[in-house]
Amino acid sequence: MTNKNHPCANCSFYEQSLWRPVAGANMSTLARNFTRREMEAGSVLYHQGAPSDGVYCVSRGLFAIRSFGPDGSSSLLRLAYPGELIGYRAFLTGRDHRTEAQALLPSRVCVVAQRDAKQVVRACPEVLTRLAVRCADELDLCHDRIQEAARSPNKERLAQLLEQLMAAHGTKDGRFERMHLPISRQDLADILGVQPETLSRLIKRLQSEGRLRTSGRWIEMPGPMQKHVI
Amino acid sequence: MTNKNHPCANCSFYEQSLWRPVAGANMSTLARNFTRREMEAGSVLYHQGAPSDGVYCVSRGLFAIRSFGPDGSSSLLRLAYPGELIGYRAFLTGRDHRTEAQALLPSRVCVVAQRDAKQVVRACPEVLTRLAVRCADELDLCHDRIQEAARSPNKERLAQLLEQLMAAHGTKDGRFERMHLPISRQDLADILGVQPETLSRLIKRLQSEGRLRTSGRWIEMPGPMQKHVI
DNA sequence: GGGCGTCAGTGACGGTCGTCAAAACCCGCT
DNA sequence: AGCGGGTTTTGACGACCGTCACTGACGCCC
Repeated sequence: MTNKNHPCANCSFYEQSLWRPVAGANMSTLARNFTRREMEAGSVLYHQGAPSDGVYCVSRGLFAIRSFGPDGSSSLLRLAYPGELIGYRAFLTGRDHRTEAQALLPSRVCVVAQRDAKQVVRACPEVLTRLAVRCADELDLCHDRIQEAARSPNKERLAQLLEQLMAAHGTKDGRFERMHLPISRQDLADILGVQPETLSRLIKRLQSEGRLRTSGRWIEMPGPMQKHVI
Repeated sequence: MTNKNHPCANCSFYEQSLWRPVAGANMSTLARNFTRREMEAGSVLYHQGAPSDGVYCVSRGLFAIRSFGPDGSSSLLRLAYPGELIGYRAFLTGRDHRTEAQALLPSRVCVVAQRDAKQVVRACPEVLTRLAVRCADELDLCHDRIQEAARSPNKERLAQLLEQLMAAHGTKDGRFERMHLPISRQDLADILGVQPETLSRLIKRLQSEGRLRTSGRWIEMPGPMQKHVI
């Protein structure tokens, strides 16, 4: 039994959303008004240092979750695809955002929780459980990333990253267009933790091994697509 | 108003524990029996792959939270000091442990929640909030580590790591004995993500710069102590 | 004491990466 | 077409790190 009043009810990602198991809950206790929000590519949903303004569910598009160091350098911590939740860290802790969420494509988000976390937990503890589990999931991904960073060389990590990006945004023949998914060389380098010059050399090395082809804005890779993990 | 029946009630770390704000809760709904558990140095509280057996609060000693890759290589993900919670990830998600918790010193833990997470959230939602916040905190630390790994060179990270370890276990004059905090060279190298030989050279380089002295099993560092972050 | 295994340190070598600088490229504009 | 600003690529150099091999220190057992 789903709740037709919820903005996610018509999303194809509704099944993954926060709300499926709590369809009968009194929504008004969780957010003043459930709104969708359309975002242009490049616009920012919430900034680093801003106070929590709610939990969002990505229903269309793609978001980059970034963090900026005191010296202005940025790290791309993860990508948020449709069906994923963002903004829950600040919501759970009641502290300011430590990351910024920038739309990489024209995107749409649903506001799934807006009121104070303490009100939410009273009104619907199951929602808090879901948020906590999602937080634990992201922790797992971070642990994986820390481990992999110490082990596999950057060349392999680049190959995996490109496979993942193409699995999400490549066409059926395994071609991945950077301009349609506006990730710059700098962004790719950030993800891998290397400099853009090094990234250029990594790509070249993969090309020379026949594991990757580039033609203009396209990157082509052979092999099967994989599930996304950043 | 504190609950004198709780095993943490007599710990000096009680104030930091999960239980202070919910002292009036009906404890029996959260765990069958609140027990302390004494651990020898080197023994393992929970193994990777084991099902969740509860949430623990470290009340004495020190734990290493490790993860093992499929090839047997290990990463030291973090250290858990007295007052910190461990085991909550498996508890929150209901899935198996992805890490193992090994006592590095003779240690004592309090079992702070043992029943199914769904029962806990019904009995005392505030506890779930605390666990979720703690999970978000660890996520922050992981993000910091990912960012720092990409930025600062290993030499600086080693200097910071030694400062942190000495802040926790060094004597007042800034001497840090490895044998009293049984962290091998391999462990230190794991934390930094380098090989033991490289670690040896890093230490040597810090020595040559006058930023560190070693005499036998001791490592001595000048400068002020810092708060622990792994 | 002698042998043995484990761990820590040292040296040599090659590969990788960061940094700087310059060239090449892309794109919008006039 | 020509120009200017940004991004990407390439080259050269040095620093850093992983790997392998070897040595030395230490503890343990016979």
